Amino acid sequence: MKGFLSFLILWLVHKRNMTGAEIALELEKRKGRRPSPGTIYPVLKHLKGAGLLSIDESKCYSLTKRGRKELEAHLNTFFQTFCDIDEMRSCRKV
Amino acid sequence: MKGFLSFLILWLVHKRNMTGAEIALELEKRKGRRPSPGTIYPVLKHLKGAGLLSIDESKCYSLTKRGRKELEAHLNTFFQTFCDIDEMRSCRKV
DNA sequence: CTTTAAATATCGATTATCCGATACAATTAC
DNA sequence: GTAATTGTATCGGATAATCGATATTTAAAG
Repeated sequence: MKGFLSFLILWLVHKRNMTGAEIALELEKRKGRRPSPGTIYPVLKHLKGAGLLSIDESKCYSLTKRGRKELEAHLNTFFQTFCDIDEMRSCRKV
Repeated sequence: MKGFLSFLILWLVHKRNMTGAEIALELEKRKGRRPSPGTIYPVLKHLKGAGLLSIDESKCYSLTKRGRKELEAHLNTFFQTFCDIDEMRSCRKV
């Protein structure tokens, strides 16, 4: 299950181009806790280094073409891994 | 995103009591690759040590009461983290 | 302009996830 | 009942995810 943080970050940036701080805020909204700078910036650096994210002058990240491809692949494995996600959801609703 | 493998294993065992080998097979079905023994058994040991799983004479794992509580908590954070899962799904269907 | 505050970045340490190799145990096949 | 296979387990090493501390850069306030 390694690579899930990267996957989620790709997804967030896909929805809207964001700065590191905005990504951290969004992760806080979702996970209940703001990731520390030591979590977020190294991942962003790695993703940029891997050619999946690009960054503009105002430090705003966006997906590259490779990033979009990678996100697509991650989405496929995600839904295959959690193939019974509806069952998981209804289980929770009890 | 640490703890996702444990979460998935709790979910699988919740659906059906299983041995380590069965869990490995199910993970292969979902993720496309069978986890190596060096992945699966340490996690199982940890989960057992944390009182989330119990194991019977025939090495079949089942959830403890604490394991069920833990699974429930994980389910909640999972669906909060992936709150836009339907959007993710439809994005993939293009 | 300087001070303050916020965002970006790096560092060292810890835990989770992962592999392949090896070892040991239990089951199945002859 | 031994031999081969399968399942269980541990080990060492790698990478990802995480923190908190610190440092640096950038932006805002005064």
